Amino acid sequence: MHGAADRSRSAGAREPRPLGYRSSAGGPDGRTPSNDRRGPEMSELENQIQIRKEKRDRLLEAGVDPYPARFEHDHEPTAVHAGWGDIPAEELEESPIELRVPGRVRALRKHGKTWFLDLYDGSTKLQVMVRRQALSDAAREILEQTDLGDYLGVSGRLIRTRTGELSLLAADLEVLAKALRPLPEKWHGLADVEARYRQRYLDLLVNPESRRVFEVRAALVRALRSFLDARGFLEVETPMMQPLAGGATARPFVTRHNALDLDLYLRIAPELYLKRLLVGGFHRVYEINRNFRNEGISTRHNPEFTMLEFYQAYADYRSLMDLTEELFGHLAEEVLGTTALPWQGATLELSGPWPRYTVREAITRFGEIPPESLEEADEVAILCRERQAVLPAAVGGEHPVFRATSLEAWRSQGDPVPSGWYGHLLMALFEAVAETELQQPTFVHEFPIEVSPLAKQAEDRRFTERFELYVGGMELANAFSELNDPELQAERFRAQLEARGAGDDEAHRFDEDYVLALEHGMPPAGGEGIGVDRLVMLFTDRPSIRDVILFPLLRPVPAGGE
RNA sequence: GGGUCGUUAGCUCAGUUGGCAGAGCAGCGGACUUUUAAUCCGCCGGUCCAGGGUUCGAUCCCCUGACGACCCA
Repeated sequence: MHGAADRSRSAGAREPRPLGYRSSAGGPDGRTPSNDRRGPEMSELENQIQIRKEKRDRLLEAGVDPYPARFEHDHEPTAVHAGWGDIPAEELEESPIELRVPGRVRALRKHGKTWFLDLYDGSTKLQVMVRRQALSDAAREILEQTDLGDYLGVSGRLIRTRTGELSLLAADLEVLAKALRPLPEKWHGLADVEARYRQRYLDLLVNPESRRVFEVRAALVRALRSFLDARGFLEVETPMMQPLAGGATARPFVTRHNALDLDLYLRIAPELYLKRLLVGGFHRVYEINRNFRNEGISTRHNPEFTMLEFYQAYADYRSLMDLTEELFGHLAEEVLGTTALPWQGATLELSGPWPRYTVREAITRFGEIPPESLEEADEVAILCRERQAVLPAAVGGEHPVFRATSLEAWRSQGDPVPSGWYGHLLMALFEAVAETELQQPTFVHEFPIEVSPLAKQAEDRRFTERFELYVGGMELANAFSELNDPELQAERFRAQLEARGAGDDEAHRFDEDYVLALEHGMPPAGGEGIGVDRLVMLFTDRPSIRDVILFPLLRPVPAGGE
């Protein structure tokens, strides 16, 4: 941003730089920011930047390095409060405590000969009181050139002010970093949503709630790890660039390896690699990392997102439901200290056990559709049309069944709907009538085989031993008893290939190398994926995934902008 | 992909039935020796998102576009 081509990186803090070192007082000099539109008048922003550069130059002229490498310090503001927050004034008088404290100046109150600075370390402020007359000439010069946003190092002794606030009475000041641009106003914070995403550092600086989101995020990830580690799971890392993007229903991003002259895909899921590790004898493994899916962006979808996947040998999907209830209890306790979770004006109760409905039961219950209507593809197709379900890629939306006026009319004249559509239609109907109703934690299980090519079949062979967890109307977890019969797996892959040939470009690829691994024997196992971003949304009561991803994908600003 | 809304000073926001664009904070100058959204006095600051159209005149009305938010597909 600063484009400082002429910038020398010399100089210890002690040796004054030569005068004229990037003096900027003389008008256009090639170092002004790219949004400088030239012209004789400066914008307000340019004017403020200019003034700050002049202050920096005055520091340079006084032999002060505005960007020194080091500041020997004792504590940052948070630690100062932690250490001496309760100490009474008299004690500070009797046995003075001398400290050197660094921080960013966020407020400056000039009160005649006494100035007050608020020095921040990111979360906490330490007030600095400066009696200007008590400073050396050099320190006073630094004080004079200080702007909001600058980093300063202050040495002095702790006192309590008249109002009782623990403060550092400054004996000396050092510049640690000069800020050339003003920060957003502290009182209102940064409200512009776009600016908050594009310049997240400003959002974090001035909006404490935003900072908290990412602290909770870190705490959640930590709690996920501690839960799994305590149960003997091994954390691993598997490829994010894959020759074949498998393990999920999604379009991948393509990238290229030059030396190998090879197209690679950014992974859409780690699943098939983690299960190779089960074959390899790591019987409890997990990975927390990014997946990439080349699809639309919404309040619940970012093209790259973080997923936890874990696999446990000798477990099945039922044991994973129990484990998931335990996991959420652990998360709630570690991160929130309660299982009552505020979510968009309601309260979600995270303690289990949670209701367990089959997909068809959920449709029946929330869509008020009789169970006997969910047995055949034709009837489900008609219901999908009635309930305005979003049809997946696997289903041809042009099929005449979606123009039929009634089931009876359709049956009397129509060709049957392809039987392979049944599962896809059932899921579309589920999403239309049930998904948003599932606010309190709910397991939905028995997923159709057509949409579950990696899961073991259930007793009813049309379905699989698979569940998803819904909380707050969002799909949060997806798990199943892993299909470990290599020949059945090959069959399923072939069915996916057929679907792909029929136009479903999200269908799974045939992964021969994975089947090869299965042929060597994979233990029966349960596997589960948990969307970490959505988990964070839930735990921070944020309705948009962009609020819980530090740098969500946005269109680049057109040339010429900030 | 469609719809609705938004884009005005560094930040937060007003505003103009179409007639030279406003406030608070920030900035600059001044006063003030315990303030904390300090206060008080004065001052500077604008491509009103961009382009086109209508008009004597457009930040405002119309069209197109950019970016974003939300909803829907």
